[in-house]
Amino acid sequence: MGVYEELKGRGMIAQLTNEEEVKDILNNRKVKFYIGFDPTADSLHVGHFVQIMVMAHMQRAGHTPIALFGGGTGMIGDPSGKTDMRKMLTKEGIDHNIECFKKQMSRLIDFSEGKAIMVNNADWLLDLNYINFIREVGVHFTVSKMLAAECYKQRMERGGLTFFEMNYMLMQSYDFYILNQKYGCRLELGGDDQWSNIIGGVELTRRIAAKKSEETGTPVPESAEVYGMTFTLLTTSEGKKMGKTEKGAVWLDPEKTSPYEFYQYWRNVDDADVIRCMKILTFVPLEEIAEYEKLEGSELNKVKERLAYEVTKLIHGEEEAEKAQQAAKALFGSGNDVSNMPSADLTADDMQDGEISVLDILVKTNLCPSKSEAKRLIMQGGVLVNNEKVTDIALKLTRSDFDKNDGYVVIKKGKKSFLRVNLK
RNA sequence: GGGAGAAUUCCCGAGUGGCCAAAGGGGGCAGACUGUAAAUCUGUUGUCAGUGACUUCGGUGGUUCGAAUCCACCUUCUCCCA
Repeated sequence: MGVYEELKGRGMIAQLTNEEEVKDILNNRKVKFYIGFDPTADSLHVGHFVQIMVMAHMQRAGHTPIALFGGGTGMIGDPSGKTDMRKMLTKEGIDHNIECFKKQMSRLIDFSEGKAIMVNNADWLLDLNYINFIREVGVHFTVSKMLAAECYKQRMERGGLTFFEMNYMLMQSYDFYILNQKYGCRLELGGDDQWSNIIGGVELTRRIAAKKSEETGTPVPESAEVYGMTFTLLTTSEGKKMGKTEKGAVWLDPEKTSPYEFYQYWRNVDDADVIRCMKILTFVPLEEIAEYEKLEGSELNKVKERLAYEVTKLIHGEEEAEKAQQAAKALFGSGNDVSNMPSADLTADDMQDGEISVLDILVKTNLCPSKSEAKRLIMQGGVLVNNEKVTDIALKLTRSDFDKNDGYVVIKKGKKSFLRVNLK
């Protein structure tokens, strides 16, 4: 089975510029392809995960990924899929973000010599000469055509599309052209929201090549035959973007989203979404997934467990995945192993007169943002200390409450948030 | 360049002098039910030393016993005309 079928089978492919041609080069040749990443934050999140998986699949199939960081385009902000204009970033911020991205990607992509390429489009965009750019690139774009693109249309209707943002498409298209020239890159990949930007790049590259061949009288080289492909966005069965929680995005950075939280996010996906996630976000072979697909009802919990484990393993490594799984089993199952449970430390300074109220613990450990909320929670019966429901909002714990239990208590908030609170 | 309007709590959105910590919806959180799912039902949703006090309706001043609400200036955004 070729990598094309693999991706297709996993339901990752959304649109293609030329299906037959792309299929051919994916399965029968080695190409360089590129995916762009906007360095808008200092960590990748689940939304990027799909792209990374595609890169990994492609790399395993022998193709060469070019990870393009939008150091230059990041200074504009892509209007695609956004209803408001993105805020602009400083150059330093962007550089820092790029460093973070690199680190995280290296886990799944082999960036050793010749295996993959990393580029920053700031290298060629920042020094562009406006007049030249308009003459070389601008002439190939029609405003009416651009406005027909859904992303611009929406912004138009809301009245906020600036000329500034419209340039985004030109710049991204130019990226592809440059990569084609410099590295012989022949395929641009991206999320489905990038479709219009991608065809922009494909058309630009083709047109410039056609113009050149016309001028010089030489045939269009094969290297200028370029294609685009998009992947399905990772959405829930209800069409919402996945990877967003109320606390914000689910990050790949363990500092921002702990491996345990990360694991739990996948453990808790909707029944309807498990199989799709499994296909897109893991390397579990399709035949195996086909078996899982037969399961129904509560049986799906097995699939969710596998999904959570596999995905956590990919991002945080086997050890962390194991720990997260153990912790989850201890909390939700019958196990008593508290060693891997998320924990927080309190010190004697947090105690007053040798005791501390449950309220204070909840706030200090960030289980609750405020005391009012902590009170509400207790009044509604949502707090358990060492598995006993707290009924008194003024309940205090003394040092001996910790000492008699090896120096910790387990605080449970609702059904899914647990914390082992250690007293130091 | 000229004119008109808008800014409210996590989001949308009501409120046009006291009854406003501010309707309603969404979202969130918790409880029940369950499978760590979904759906449904119930409660809750500014903060704190909680029969009360304090902070919040774009910003700064002002009028008033009293301002989200009235006035002035400023900021930002939108719409219409060029």
